[in-house]
Amino acid sequence: MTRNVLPETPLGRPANPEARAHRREQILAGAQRCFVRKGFHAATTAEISSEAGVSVANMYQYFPTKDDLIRAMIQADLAEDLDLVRLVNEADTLAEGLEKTIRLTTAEHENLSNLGLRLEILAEAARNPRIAAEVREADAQITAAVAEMIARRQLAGEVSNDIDPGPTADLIMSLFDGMIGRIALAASNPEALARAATQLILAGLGVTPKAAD
Amino acid sequence: MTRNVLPETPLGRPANPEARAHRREQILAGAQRCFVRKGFHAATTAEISSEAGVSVANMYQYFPTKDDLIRAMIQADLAEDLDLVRLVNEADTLAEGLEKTIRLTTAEHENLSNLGLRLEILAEAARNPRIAAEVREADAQITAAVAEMIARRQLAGEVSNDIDPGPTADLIMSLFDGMIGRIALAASNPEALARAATQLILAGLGVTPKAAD
Amino acid sequence: MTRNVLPETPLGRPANPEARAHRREQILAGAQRCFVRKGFHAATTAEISSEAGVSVANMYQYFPTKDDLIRAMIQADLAEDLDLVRLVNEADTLAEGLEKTIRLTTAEHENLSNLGLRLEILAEAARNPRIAAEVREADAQITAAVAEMIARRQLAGEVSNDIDPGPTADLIMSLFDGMIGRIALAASNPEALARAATQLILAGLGVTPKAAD
Amino acid sequence: MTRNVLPETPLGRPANPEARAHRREQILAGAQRCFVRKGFHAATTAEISSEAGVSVANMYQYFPTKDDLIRAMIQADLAEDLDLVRLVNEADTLAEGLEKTIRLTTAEHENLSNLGLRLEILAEAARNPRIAAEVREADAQITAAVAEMIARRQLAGEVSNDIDPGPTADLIMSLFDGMIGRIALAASNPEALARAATQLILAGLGVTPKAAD
DNA sequence: GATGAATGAGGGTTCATTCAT
DNA sequence: TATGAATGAACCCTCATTCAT
Repeated sequence: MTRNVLPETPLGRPANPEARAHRREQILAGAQRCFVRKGFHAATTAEISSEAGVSVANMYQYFPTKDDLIRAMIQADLAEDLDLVRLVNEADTLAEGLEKTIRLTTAEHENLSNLGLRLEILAEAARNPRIAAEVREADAQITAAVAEMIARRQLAGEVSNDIDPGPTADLIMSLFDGMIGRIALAASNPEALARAATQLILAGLGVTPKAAD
Repeated sequence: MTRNVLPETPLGRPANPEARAHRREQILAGAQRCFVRKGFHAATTAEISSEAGVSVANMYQYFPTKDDLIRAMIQADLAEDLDLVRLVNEADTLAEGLEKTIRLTTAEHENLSNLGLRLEILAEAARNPRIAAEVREADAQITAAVAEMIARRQLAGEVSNDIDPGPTADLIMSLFDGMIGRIALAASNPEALARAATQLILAGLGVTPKAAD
Repeated sequence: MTRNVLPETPLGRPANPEARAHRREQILAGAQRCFVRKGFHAATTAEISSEAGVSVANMYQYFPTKDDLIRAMIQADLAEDLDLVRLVNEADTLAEGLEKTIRLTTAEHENLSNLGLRLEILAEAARNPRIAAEVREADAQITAAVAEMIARRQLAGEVSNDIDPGPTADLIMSLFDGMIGRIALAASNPEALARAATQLILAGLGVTPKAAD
Repeated sequence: MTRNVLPETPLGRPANPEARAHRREQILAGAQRCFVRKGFHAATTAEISSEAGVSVANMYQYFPTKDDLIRAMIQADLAEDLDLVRLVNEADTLAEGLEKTIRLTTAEHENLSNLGLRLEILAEAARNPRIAAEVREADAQITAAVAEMIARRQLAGEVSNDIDPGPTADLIMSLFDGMIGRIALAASNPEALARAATQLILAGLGVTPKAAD
């Protein structure tokens, strides 16, 4: 990757893209911790850079604005969610896939603390149209993946043909978002909620217990 | 304007309590508009008081701190939600009650703009324990009411006895919260989502279409 | 001035325009001292407000921007210059008027320190078009007054009819500006310079020593 | 690009002095453009180095401080002015010399933009004593040269013996500085001003039109 | 009670400058 | 030498809050 294709005299310190990328991640990680703890607006740049182990001025060479930092963070978070869907899509049966997703979402999402971030992102999107657009786009991808999964299960006879994959996927997304909120709030017991959710969705999809077995 | 309805209240109480209550509402209303628009932390006291048509200093005589204002606002919002549940509890059939709630939540909640506030509240609760406790308490009441409604429908033979009212109520609350988020984000079509939600919940509860009819 | 024309209930602390105007002047005075000492861009808002005996935040209630402060200061300075011209215009003979102006400009202009401000203003005008326009406008008024004065002296036979009042007034303004610069620099002796300037201008205008006497 | 013209200089001198001098000029040229555009204090080192096509760190190897850069720039500018005087001193008649100087100063000074720099320098000198001293020194040389020229013309009978060369030279310098300011401000027409200036000075010096011819 | 005026404590951002390669 | 990366110290401005009328 650092092959010298052109043997031109470098004349000065060569740029190191890998180090830059690494530091970028480092800053984003620190920012995430701060944002989870304080929210986007209450977290200060000084706090973030300190948490990331970087000087404030240096942080500004990677993210020219606090807003840029927020947006980059949101993008990274959405990308993570997309990864999650990909995992789920590879499950053998719907029940198995559902369970996996719900478990990953509600339980193992890095000690639950990140759940608050999803709320923060949604709240921010509710007033910042630019961010709303970005969140919508990522959500659309996830929802489409879920819808496609449902359709596939219909072809496999696993899911009732009566239901419409699109709105149902939308609904499942809603359920997940809502569960995240309640778990973050500590208003619900994650495991019980997860179990009930699996049952509700399977019933709603018209999945025969045998097929799910 | 400052009509003295009760020129002389006994007990040495300083001034007209009705006027005070009215002004309090006036400030809360202005604050709500600002919070919806900007969020709790980005909305400034100057902005809020201006929106409410009150001087900043005056506002501080009603809410000694911006935080107090936020908390009062949240309380008012939660109280509204509790009112909603009371309405629902009076419905005849489960299907009817559900439809009504969903409609009220997703469609008529004052031109949707207030939906963002619910997100803001949840996000704030995710980091402020004091607010989390308040939200949890209100949520507990609502969830209990929903659970009770389910139990009543089980007795009436309308709902399958296989399901557990508590977790299911929790789940329904999750679904509602999530729907609010997605509608606020404009990621979903409210009507389609509401229809799918009704169907999902009824199916999940084991309500036979005939009974719901 | 604070007559109560409308006996409406004031409802709150009444605004006091005189106090405001006074504080405005106070800030401008402090700003002037700082600008003279450091220049527009090197003077900080903290410095200025401290010099003016005002808090930074309070200063910002009078001048919403440092730029606004600079512009107001320039306007005040230009207004002072216009006052100067008015005085001169009332002199009996040209020689007397000239001497007076030169004296006022080079010697008594508040311990010379303000001279640097004129340079600062011109330098700023050289790059800020908005300020350039304001300075030009004030200069145009002054120059026109000088030209008019010359024309009057021509009619009185005091000044040769060979010269053109407009460009000559321009020239005299140039001379004054230049003298200010050199005196501020301490490159010239003010009195000697003033004497030579008077002589040069009178000679240049074709004023016969007898007439000037 | 970094051609080694002299691969081995004796005396252990580190590197090509010509290249250094050239780069120095390159930086000064970039700095001048920035200073003209923004002023000494508003121009940033990043801007300057970028305009000069050099990295910031590299610039610091030529000018260890922004202040050094400013001073070097001022020195270069003053040196240019001294060159100008030398040209003028070689003129045959006073009128011719004057005209030439005025023309060079007001018209051909590199598209007028540099005029602002003179103001910037004077303004800076008005507060920075070190720079004031440097400017004064250069001005003294120029003024002396002008005074000497006047004295020579007096011996030649071209100029009235009534005038005192020293203060008069000072005055002429003032006039020039002032004209520069007004032209930079676009408050005066350069040609008209130049013509009037020539006429005024000649008249002030008691030069008979015939003698000037 | 209600308003205008005032302020200390940051907040985001920039900048001259240095370090590392 | 020359460039990329990093940083401490401000700087302008704002905000929640208090004081004075």
